Amino acid sequence: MARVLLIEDDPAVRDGLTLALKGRDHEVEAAASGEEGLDRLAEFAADVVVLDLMLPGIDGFEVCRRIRASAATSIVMLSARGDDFDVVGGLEAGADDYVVKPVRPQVLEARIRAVLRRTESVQSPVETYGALRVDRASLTVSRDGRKVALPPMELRLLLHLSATPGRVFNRQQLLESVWEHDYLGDSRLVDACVQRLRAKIEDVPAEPRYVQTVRGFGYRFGPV
Amino acid sequence: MARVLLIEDDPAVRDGLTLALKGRDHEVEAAASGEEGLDRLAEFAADVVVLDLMLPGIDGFEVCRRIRASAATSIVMLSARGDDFDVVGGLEAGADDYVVKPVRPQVLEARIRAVLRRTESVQSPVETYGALRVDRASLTVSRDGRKVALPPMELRLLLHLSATPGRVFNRQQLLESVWEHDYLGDSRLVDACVQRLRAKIEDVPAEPRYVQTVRGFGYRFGPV
DNA sequence: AGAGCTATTACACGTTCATGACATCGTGCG
DNA sequence: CGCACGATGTCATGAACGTGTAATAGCTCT
Repeated sequence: MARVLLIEDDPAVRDGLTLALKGRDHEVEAAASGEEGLDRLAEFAADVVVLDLMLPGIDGFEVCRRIRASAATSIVMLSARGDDFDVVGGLEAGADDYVVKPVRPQVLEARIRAVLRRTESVQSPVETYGALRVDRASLTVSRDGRKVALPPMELRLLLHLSATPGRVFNRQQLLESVWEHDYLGDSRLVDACVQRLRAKIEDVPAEPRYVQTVRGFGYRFGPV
Repeated sequence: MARVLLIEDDPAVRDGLTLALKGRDHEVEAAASGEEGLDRLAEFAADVVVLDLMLPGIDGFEVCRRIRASAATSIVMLSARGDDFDVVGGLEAGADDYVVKPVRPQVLEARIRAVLRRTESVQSPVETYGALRVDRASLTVSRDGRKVALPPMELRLLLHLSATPGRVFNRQQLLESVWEHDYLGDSRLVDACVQRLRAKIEDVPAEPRYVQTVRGFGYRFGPV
């Protein structure tokens, strides 16, 4: 259902929630500290971060601020303390919701869903094509939840093709709109870029699912 | 009336709806799982997908997303659950309508018609000639709802002829505009290409319905 | 029946694309 | 400043596929 990054230092709570969330069909990654959590986030395209406040090293508020600074990921805070000060502080640091421990997994999951429901309707420029996700705001691409680093040209090519799935572009059109080349002339440049892109986003580059060849015409994103 | 792909794992519901829709003059294909549905869609050019949410394997939401990623096909979701979350989630996943089970076939059909009516006005450069459908954006051709793979020259020929149905082109004109040959000279090249094209798109190639011979002049697409 | 067209099929050549190696360019870092 | 690295463009190779040609059969109209 959703990709959850759980940052929690207490192994018992961490493992318990991980299991419970996985049991409800979420994809879960766990981290034991703020540093580790931020590292994970660099390659795990989480939909939501569940963030304990009491952490060794940099604390939850700081982690929250750093995530907010760099990503649009939703954040659900988790804390043993439920007084107003913490709640307000947490929400002001940029959290989307605040849950007081101990928490029943069902409740946490409902909160996660609610948060996602709320944010999904707002932040739109994220397109999901099967296992491939293209975020046009942060310019990140992930495949099966793993962020894929794409060099500039490959990214531009993907953005351009995926903007109108199904439509076929010939090499000339791509050279003009993606490369902004104006010279006409035969070039295998587009081919090479397509190959490199496929190597990164396709499961079986020889049988591409996303970037398909239309022999004699060009390339197309999407349908068979 | 319309081509419907029904993805539903419950055999009773599946067969019931299939029969009912066929009885109302729709062409129906049924699939018992999300995977099967997506497979079918690769070769069955459905106008609308009726999609159960509770499926074995990949669930309805995911199927919906994948279809949306690759095709412009309309989607009507079908679910036993009608709470807000499901409805909102379904519509956000890209469904065009959401129907709660149990549903009377008449109602489902009315929904299908409404969805098609809505999307038909939007949809793009897709031309339908009888059982033949030509999509000029994705460069795909389907016949009786089956996608037909056409080699470049045959596709170009078909695109050119079908662009102005009824108009007769002689071989010289076709050589120039489709083949971009500038040399004049007698050639049976066009004939050969026409034959190959007919073999793929005509029901009875000997009595062509789409690509017609005009003896002494050339060829013409479509009606007499 | 015969001339003039068109259909049909087979095959070899040519084109197109995938793939990987290589050259070049630019950038950041020591 | 020079080095290292990643990104980008170019090229050579090989395989797959499509296409043009030609030869033959079939049809249609006079």
